[in-house]
Amino acid sequence: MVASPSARVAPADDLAAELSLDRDSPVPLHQQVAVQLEAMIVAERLPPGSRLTNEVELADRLGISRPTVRTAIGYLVDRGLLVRKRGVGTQVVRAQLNRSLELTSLHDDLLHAGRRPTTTVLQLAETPADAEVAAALAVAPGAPVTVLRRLRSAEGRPVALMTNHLPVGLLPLRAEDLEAHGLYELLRAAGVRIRIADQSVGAAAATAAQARQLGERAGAALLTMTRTAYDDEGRPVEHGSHLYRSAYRFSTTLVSR
Amino acid sequence: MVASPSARVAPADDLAAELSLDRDSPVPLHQQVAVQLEAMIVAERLPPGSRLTNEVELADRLGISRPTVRTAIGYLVDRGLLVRKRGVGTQVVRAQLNRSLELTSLHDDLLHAGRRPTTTVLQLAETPADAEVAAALAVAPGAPVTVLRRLRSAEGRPVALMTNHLPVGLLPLRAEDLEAHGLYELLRAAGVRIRIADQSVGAAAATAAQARQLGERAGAALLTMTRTAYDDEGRPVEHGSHLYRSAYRFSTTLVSR
DNA sequence: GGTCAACCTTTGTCCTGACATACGTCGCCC
DNA sequence: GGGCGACGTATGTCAGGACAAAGGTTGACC
Repeated sequence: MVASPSARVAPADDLAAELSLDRDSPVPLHQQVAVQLEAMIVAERLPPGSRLTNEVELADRLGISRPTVRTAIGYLVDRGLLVRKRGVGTQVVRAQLNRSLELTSLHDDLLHAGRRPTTTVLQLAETPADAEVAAALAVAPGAPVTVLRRLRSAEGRPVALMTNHLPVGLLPLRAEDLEAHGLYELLRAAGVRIRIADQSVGAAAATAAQARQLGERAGAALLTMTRTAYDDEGRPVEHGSHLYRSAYRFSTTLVSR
Repeated sequence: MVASPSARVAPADDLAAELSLDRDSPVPLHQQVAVQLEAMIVAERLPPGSRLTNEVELADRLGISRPTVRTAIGYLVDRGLLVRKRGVGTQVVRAQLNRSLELTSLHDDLLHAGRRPTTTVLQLAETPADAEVAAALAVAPGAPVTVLRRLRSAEGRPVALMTNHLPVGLLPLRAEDLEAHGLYELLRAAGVRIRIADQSVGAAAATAAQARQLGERAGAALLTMTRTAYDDEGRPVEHGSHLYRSAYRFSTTLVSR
């Protein structure tokens, strides 16, 4: 292969030519444009600071209407990848950011980071809901809920101690599935679409029991996270209370509107 | 079979009648609709689970076009307040969530919670940037940056120890302003529009010095947060490294798409 | 009496077209 | 030579219409 001399700018002389659309696809045109643009941005095919072809011409060249182009671009603007300026144009944001997911799962995070997560199921049972769980899952106090306690490790070292509560009967949970897959993965596979989550992060000192399970010393600083996740319609799906060793950090990219 | 839990709540008899629009206002029509709908939702004038008037009729009754109604509703759907279902309608999400801001400032958080934040400026100077700060602010290592260290308290009790680095000359900072206002507030007032931030949260044990300033014991669990904020165009504006006492928690509402 | 197809409702997608408004630049005028 | 207004450019807002697809309901048929 020839060394890449053309790699430097002259970015997208012809942006439209690099986008391909399939009108017969079930995926909407604006989404096709958005995902391709996003790919070009993360690959720096569209480098930070570069300007996109203007909306009118882009629409023209792609054979689609301006509103369609606008919704595609608007989606990326909302996610902080692009900036629009009236009278100027649309540019790729300068910073290279985390681009971390809005709603993350520890299992996926570890996988994505190239580490190999393993899970030990410590408990999988039904118990009466205490006040906190009952409030979170919108059931009566004392009503039965599924409780799940897991120890998550990576490369054989403990990372997190996770306690989750779920409505009974939401999905059949088996320990063997939980040891091979993340909870959110199983939920998705069962057709549960998680859409919103309330999350709270804090710090706490490890109790003796917690320290033993996580391989820390009693009193060590731990990261605590509680999360209640809701589906499409706002029904509570899962309430979790997790403890992470302090080596682990939560990273997110926030966008304000 | 007994009535399902999805019992219909009586919807606003006439949603359109409760919305008022001002065509002469500089604020866009879709935004006028969105903020009024949002207000009705948080006030439970539109209770969780209730259905909105369908888009076509709503547009008709308001004397605006359907796309305008759709962008207003779409905004609220993106924020997790509403759910759309084809063939069914648009409903208010069932859960009452935190609705916390995407990008929060500790000062504003405390104010909003009805507490009275006070700030002591410990340091305000220029220093050469170390490697971490230089990378975050996109300046050369050793280049001068503004460094700012503050102790934030509420009701006289220390809450956080905050170290921030900013590009020199971004805005004139005076200790007296910093003791009366939050940093983000001052940035906004200086015309800096913060739009994106990369944030990472973890836990750590307090050093002796940190413990002394925060009124904790050495080794106490602290919440650590580092954040780099960017403006409109992705230029780094601020890099902060904060320590919070474990009584403080970060709460957010996450929405996935 | 139960099943399933037809139909209605409502959102999803996309189009064309128009005017408003902010930003940058260029050239005129002082 | 410098300030400033006119103009071009690109996004922002909005209208109105058309058809597609999905969910729910209803009614016919077996």
